[in-house]
Amino acid sequence: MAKTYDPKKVEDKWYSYWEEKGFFHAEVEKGKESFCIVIPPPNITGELHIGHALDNTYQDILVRWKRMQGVNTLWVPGTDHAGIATQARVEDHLRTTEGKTRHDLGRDQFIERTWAWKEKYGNQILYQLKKLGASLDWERERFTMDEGCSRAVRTVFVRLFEKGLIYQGNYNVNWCPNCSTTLSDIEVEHEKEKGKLYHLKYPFADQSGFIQIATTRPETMLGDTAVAINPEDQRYKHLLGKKVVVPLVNREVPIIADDYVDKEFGTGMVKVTPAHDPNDFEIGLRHNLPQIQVIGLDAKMTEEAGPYSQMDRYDCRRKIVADLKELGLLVKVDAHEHAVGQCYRCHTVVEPLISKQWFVKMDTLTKPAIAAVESGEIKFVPERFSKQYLHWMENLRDWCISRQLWWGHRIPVWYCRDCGKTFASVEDPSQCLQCGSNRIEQDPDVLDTWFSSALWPFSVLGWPEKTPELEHFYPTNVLVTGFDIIFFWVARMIVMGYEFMGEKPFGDVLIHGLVRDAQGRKMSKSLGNGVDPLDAIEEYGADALRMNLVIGVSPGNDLRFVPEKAEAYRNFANKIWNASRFALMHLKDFDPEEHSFDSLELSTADNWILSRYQFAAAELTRLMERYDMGEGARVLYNFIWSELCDWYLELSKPRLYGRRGEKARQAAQYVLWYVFKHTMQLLHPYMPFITEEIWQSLPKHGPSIMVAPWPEPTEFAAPDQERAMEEVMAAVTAVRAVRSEKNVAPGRKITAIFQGNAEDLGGLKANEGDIRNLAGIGDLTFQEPGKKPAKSVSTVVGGISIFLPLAGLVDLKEEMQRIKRELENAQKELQRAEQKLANEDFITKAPKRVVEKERQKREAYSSTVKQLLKLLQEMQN
RNA sequence: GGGGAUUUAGCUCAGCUGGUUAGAGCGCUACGCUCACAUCGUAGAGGCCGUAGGUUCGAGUCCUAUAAUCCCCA
Repeated sequence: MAKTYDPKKVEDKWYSYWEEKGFFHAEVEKGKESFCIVIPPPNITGELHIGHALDNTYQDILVRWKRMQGVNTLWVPGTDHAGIATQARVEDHLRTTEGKTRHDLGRDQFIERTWAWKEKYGNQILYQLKKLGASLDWERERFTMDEGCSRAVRTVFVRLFEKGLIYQGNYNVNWCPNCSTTLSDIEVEHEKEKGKLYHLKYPFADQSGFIQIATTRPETMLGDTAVAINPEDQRYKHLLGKKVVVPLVNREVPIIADDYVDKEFGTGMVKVTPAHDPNDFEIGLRHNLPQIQVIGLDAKMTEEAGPYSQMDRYDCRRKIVADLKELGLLVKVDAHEHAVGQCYRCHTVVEPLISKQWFVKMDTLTKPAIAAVESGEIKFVPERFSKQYLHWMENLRDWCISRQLWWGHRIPVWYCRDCGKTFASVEDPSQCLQCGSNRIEQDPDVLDTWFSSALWPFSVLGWPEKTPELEHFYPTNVLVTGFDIIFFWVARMIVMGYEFMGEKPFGDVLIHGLVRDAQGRKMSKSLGNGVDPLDAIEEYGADALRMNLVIGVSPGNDLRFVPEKAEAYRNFANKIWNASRFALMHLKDFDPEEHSFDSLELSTADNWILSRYQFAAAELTRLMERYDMGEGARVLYNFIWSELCDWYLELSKPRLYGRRGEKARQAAQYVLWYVFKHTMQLLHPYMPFITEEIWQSLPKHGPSIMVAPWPEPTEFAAPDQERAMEEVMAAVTAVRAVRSEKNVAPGRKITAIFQGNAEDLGGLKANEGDIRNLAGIGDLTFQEPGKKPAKSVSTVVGGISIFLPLAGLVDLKEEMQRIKRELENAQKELQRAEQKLANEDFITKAPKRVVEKERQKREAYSSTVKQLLKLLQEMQN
């Protein structure tokens, strides 16, 4: 075995082994408890980034843990067709390689090309997850546009359509001029921008003067159809009903009153452009105002804009401002910060436009989805995210689902050119449902990508068919995702789950944060600060990367990717590797079948490590159950490094080397084997590769650690032996500290005298050999309390005084100072305990356990203080 | 404008239902290649737990206010 752990030698080997053996695959096992996770499907355009690694590590930990518990566990892989992003990518590709646009190819051919592109690149991202160790059931891989998912989409559409919950209407929607499609409200990001507030003069129609209005978008004035004031505004009330003339287009428009107008904003008078502002649109509906579209789909001014027609919207703004200035109608321009809507894909400023689109009516659909989270039927972890969810759900507007794209699920609606009927159908119809005419046309638009992902938890399990998978694995158990798609995805899955399955899609939603770079910045392509998980795996190993991503991270919080931390867990893997080299070396001739705990004589150290192991197992299981994988990892790390390696392996050496007889050796072997094997099993969900490699080498193993049983914590406890061991460790540490301070060469055996009463010395005497071995003591004497041996260095642990005769190294003054320091510390602690115990309220109100602990502390420190004082006195004489 | 998060050792972070002598990794100091491991070991230095109040026998942990940084929504 190599001295250093090399992940590359084992990772691919075990992954293929697992896959070949079919350990990732789950069949429905009726009557058995099930556990199911559906993967958040990565976009086919995406590249695997560190965020995917984080998300999938969490899922893999949960899935591996449940599988080991013997639960019927399924983790479903898949990808998302990502409408806008994929179409843009393929169009780009087309332009750069062939100099063509999608229109040159035509719809059918373009879609064909996109499928080809998807086949070539689309699944790579999923397969990259294999490198991470993700135990996905590859036999069940899905795609949001595969046959089954497409059928689910159509079925959902048709049912909602027939229920009247999907409708078509002319409304003010968000239009991205760059992507050439509408967007739903959440696909628009509001970025604060330093803009300008223009104060303009509009003359009265009767030429009796001017009013002043304030606007951030003067170019839209060409489409103004009213000026509005607040009905409560005393300053302007008398103007109601009067008419003003919109400059440049010379249109007469009325002055109206509407509650929407904020008296405090600008001049308290606003222009109303129903065609280009969502709020103005609403005002327009209330007052029956005409809608005049002056900006087109290409973000250029339309014919309606008269002389400004064909100008870009921003050029037009500048021109209009200049023209108004010339006319003396520009009063002033103030600096003004306001939120500007941008497309979440390309960050182009979105243009509000009136357009005929398809919508999902949300108000009735959201009711069960809101109730589910309010009642705790669905739980967010951490809980705080449920507040965000509820707030959003309760203020939801109807969902615009049509997109002017070619790549996606085409809206299953047909229009009859003869009778004018509009109808939806799951199957492609050949004739009109109403009049039988074959002159029918399908709606050209496709659905919002998120429409199909909303169905993911049941569409991947076979819906609308009533499959055994659906019956058995739905509702799924937990959804693991980042906080950034709670609204886009999580909320909509909950809505659709209740509507179509009559049940929640998942019980828990585990939310994690973002992986940032070492400086805490968001990783981005433009900054070039992204960490490629495949590089990280190459450099540190998959197990180390996984640990790095989850350990010491509290749920829901962001974390930074710091190379030093990755190194730390590579080192951890190496530590485990070397501990196993040690273990295997001593287990060569060992067969666990020949022994049992009952037949062996266990030492204090054995009992101690077994007890510590049980504690770690119990802690870990408890933490996993609350999705606290970060703390769980820490528990394992500390147990393995600080207890198992630092102490137990050292303590077991003399016995394993046979220095304490064959019986002692066998006991040590058995405990080493038992603890090591089970610890590997506990660690397996976190570090699947190295644990499998080691586990396979240990005596008496099954086909794979993946399917080994999860070690259930037992009631094993040995509190007395644990305490005895702690005393041994404290004594060893105390002696080592003195040695270190006095620069005693590590190899040099020293003489030591332990003084104390029989009770205090008992546990130490019983483990004399271990103390001598670990503290480098040759000659060790136990004595009744007595005089300080001459020319010795001393220290006190609990009720024991330890003397190390170190001729030539003893400086009396220095010694006294050290003892004084120890004394001060002990006195401080003693005082603290005494104060607490002197407090009546503490005795009566604090739990017994706490009071008892405080009493023990007082005893220990008071005896330490006594010893130290005695020492000091002797030194002074 | 509304909501939320963060603030703990030089750096990056844990600390679960209030009871620890406040922890880890990295970095730092000293010593050590002792037969699992120098990707290591042993010992050590380093923290008025953002600030001010409050609740409590007891607060890093709960409440109120406040500052700074960040996120979401409008």
